[in-house]
Amino acid sequence: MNWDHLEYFLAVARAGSLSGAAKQLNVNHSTVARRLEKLEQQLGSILFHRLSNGYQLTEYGVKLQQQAVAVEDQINQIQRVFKSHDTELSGALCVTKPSSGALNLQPIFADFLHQYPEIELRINAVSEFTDLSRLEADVAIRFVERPPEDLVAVKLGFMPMYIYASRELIKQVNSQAPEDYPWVIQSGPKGQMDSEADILAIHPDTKIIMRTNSYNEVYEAICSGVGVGFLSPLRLPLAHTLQALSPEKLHFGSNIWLLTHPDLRNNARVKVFKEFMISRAAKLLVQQES
Amino acid sequence: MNWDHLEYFLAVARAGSLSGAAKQLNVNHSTVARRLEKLEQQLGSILFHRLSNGYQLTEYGVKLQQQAVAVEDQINQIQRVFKSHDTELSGALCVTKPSSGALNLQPIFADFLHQYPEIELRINAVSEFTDLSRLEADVAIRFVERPPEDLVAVKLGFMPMYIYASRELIKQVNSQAPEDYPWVIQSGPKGQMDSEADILAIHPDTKIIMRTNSYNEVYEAICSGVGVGFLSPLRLPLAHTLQALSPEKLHFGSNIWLLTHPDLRNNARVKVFKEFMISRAAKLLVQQES
DNA sequence: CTCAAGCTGTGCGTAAATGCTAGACACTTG
DNA sequence: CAAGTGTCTAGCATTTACGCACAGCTTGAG
Repeated sequence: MNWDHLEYFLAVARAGSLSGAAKQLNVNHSTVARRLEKLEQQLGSILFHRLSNGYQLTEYGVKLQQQAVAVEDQINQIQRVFKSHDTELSGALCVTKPSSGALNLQPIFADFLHQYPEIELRINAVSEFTDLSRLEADVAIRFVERPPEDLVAVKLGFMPMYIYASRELIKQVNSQAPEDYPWVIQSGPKGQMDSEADILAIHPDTKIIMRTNSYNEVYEAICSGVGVGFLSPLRLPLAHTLQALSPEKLHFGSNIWLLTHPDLRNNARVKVFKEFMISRAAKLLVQQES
Repeated sequence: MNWDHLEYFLAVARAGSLSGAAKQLNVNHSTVARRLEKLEQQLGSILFHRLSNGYQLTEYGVKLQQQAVAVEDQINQIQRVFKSHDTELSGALCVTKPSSGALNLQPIFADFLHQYPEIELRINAVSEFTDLSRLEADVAIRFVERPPEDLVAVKLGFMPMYIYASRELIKQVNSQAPEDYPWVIQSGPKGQMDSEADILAIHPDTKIIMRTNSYNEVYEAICSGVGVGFLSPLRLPLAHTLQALSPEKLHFGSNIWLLTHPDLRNNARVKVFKEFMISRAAKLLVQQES
């Protein structure tokens, strides 16, 4: 039995299709099909129903998935353990951060790269939370209230979100009360950065006229006078045509956490990156309890 | 990271050499060397010291072995689980039994094959205990006092061992007392079937003039008048030139156990083989408490 | 209904992994 | 000291697996 086949099986089980799995594995879909065929032959069981809308796990497939996940966990652990022994201050360092443009960390990254010229940063800006235990990233920067307990967490700071509107819109509406304006909201897939609930809790009859997954869209919409919405002054510079409403209301915003997997604590690149971020975050970010 | 590489790594760690591992894996030793190289490269650590007398685990190698064994256990479990779903009464069934020829099961095997003509028996007669959890065999028949607790055990019977000598030798020595004779002993590698301690406990000054790993050698030595030794009447027929001494002393001998892994309990071939062996053992073997 | 997009299955040329053989080296044995 | 055994390394032939391109099929939008 080929141990690799389990990895391919898991990818198909998760993706629900051959081509989806192939994309994840960076191979051709025909390779996935061939390996899956062999695995079924070796185990003597059909693992997937070949439906018109994709591959669906059979009864046996579900059983195998449970066990294959256990194997995968073990292998991920192996990789983490060996990665933690890595003392090289050169090579790749994978960082994941929210795709929301509310926080601009590039100035810090630039200085970091200057100080460690042999390290190659790979910034993965995604809206989903990447799985650190699966080594999808070495370091994660996330906007959450409380960090998950199984990860090593350092609070970099607090990202305040102010309510902005264009000066032109303010003149037009002639009010400083946010509830008098139409809203532009960034709503993430997992409720991440989802300020909608917060807003409605305070002003139940707030009129939300636009939802988007992109911070940039929010920014541009507000600049264009579509409505009001949350923007972060940490993403400099904000256009001068914008003006903040009720800037004293700082209970909107997120803690900024830097997360690493415990097993990677001793990895040299992770270590220096973490220390660098902490030292620089103190200067750049507003330190404030949420 | 290639999951297969772990299997190769484990084989080298266990065998202590490339060629030994290659033999276990049924591949060329150069393949093992190449895959090991890649694994070390991927993990960024040297896993073995290349010594003149073979491959020895480094500090990192030891760590990896512990984790790789966990992976292997998981994969073995997967294979067992799927094998247990096998309802086919055709194909291979691997049975391991002691290489000692003291117990002749071929008559039972012959009838079994006659009743299930589609099943192909693979009899592995070895002196070592094969590992059922690693699927080295589906069924094991062993001579032990008590079966291991993690396996499903059925006692097939008791194999009595009598002390025999050639009639010629008895005439020559002119005694019915075994301690008056030189002894021929079968001594296994793990103390298995090792009657030496038993004999010396009763007659400390017993003169052992020959040790051999093979029951056949014992048999032939006794036939040739070399000395006395234990023979089993279950291995028919014994030559007429032999005669038993003190046949009443039945405290020598072993229980005969049929062992299967719990996960394979539902495998159809294992099931019918087990039932067949139980029914036939009752007729063939002497049922007696040890 | 038509068309486009996406997914799966298949055949073929290429690339990678494997097996084989020979040679170098260390250690054991006579 | 020489012969013998077992081991690893290197180069080459072969087999195997892979990626690619195309065709058939389904789904969903216009």
